[in-house]
Amino acid sequence: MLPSSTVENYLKALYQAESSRTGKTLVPMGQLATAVGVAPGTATTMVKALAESGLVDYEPYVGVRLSSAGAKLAALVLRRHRLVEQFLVEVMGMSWAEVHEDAEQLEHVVSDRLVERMDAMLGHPSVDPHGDPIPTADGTIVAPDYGSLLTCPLTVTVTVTRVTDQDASFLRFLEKQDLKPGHALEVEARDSAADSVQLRTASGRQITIGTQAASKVLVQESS
Amino acid sequence: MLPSSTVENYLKALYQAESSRTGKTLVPMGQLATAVGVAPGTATTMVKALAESGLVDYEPYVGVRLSSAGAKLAALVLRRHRLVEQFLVEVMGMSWAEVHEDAEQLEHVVSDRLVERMDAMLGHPSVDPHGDPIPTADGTIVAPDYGSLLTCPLTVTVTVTRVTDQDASFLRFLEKQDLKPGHALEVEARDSAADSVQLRTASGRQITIGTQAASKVLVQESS
DNA sequence: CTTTATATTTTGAGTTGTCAAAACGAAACT
DNA sequence: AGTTTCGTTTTGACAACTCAAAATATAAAG
Ligand SMILES: [Mn+2]
Ligand SMILES: [Mn+2]
Ligand SMILES: [Mn+2]
Ligand SMILES: [Mn+2]
Repeated sequence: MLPSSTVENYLKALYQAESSRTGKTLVPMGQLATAVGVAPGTATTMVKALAESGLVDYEPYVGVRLSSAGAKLAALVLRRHRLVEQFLVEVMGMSWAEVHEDAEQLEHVVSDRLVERMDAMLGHPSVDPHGDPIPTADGTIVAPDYGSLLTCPLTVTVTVTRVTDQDASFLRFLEKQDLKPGHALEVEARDSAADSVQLRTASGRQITIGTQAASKVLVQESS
Repeated sequence: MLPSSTVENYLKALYQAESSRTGKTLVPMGQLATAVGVAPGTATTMVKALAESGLVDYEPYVGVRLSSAGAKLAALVLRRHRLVEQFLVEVMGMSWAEVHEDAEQLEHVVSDRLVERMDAMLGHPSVDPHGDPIPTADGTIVAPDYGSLLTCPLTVTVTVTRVTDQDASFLRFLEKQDLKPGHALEVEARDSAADSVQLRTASGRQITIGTQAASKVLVQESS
């Protein structure tokens, strides 16, 4: 039985929750419920069904984790989502700020045929417009472990590699400030009292953003 | 409330059932149920709900017909379906024989934004790869009323304009025989005893097909 | 005008996914 | 330990969609 859109959404949310988590701790129910956008009790019910199908491991009152079968399925959903986003930007000329919602629906219906065609047309990209890594067709994912504007070294040129937030207005803001993946900049200073980070772009412009925002912009030291 | 995929499928099936029907007779339940692929009782239940929502007019034991609101919605589903098919063929390079299944899913999730972008990218096509007319964004549809290989004049050059069957193997057959929309040919003879129609393509090749098949190939006299 | 055949509707039940609110377990405070 | 707090699970209910099979209406045939 092929997974429903609902099941795919739970697995994908779980995959992403596990990724943004230190160690191999289980994901607590509440977090999963929030991520999926559902009441806590609903998540419990669903997770029990997923455990029954062997897609997750579930420990009552502790949390839940993807099984290897579940992880593979989740990676394939993520592959579809990200290839669709890359396609919508590169081929359809849509903005990186507005493709997420479309991909959120399309990820459940694009056929393997269509996905592989998009992949080929795009030249087998390794990342999507937000820098998120695109899993391969067999469910393998290579996710370099970048630092953020909060953790990278100061006064050193870095390149934006990934943005871990899909909020359209945030993405539009980054675009306007030349902070899309690929752009170079350096972190001039951090002020924990002011809760801010001061940046200077390649063009010399200076920008100050909050630490919450800074933590969502991942970078790599320019080589 | 936006219509579910299920509702969209019922409306679309009804629209198509009405089109292939002489006069403004109501569509009988059984036919709708078959078209949607559901048990008769299921169709009855659904149609009552649709009537409640004002999308159809329902006369028990007689049949059902789209209201103007229902017809408009159906036309928009058809627009999405057909634009997607055209897109998959023209942009993605897929075969006209295999796009229907993909479109059947995509028609329910492509956003207005995406649809209009595809439409623009395709140069606002008036028909899809099968010659089916593409409704405009306001739900208007212009469907010229073509004859078929069964009804067109004999020994006169005609051009294929439309194929009213989505079966992949039938479409592959037509393609191999140069009977895709746009190709010219003439009907040499019809043999009602043999239940067959004899054609000659522009390249001079002679083909004999059954009347069932012939009725599904619509043509226009070449001007 | 009856009887029979056919199409349609009703009924009863099941599946999937959801919520609100009550019950409960584990952990944190006093 | 006793108690409050917080997250989690259970319970009861509901919405959307579906089927099989019984009941019924309509149409056709005798
Ligand atoms: Mn996304
Ligand atoms: Mn992305
Ligand atoms: Mn089609
Ligand atoms: Mn078509």
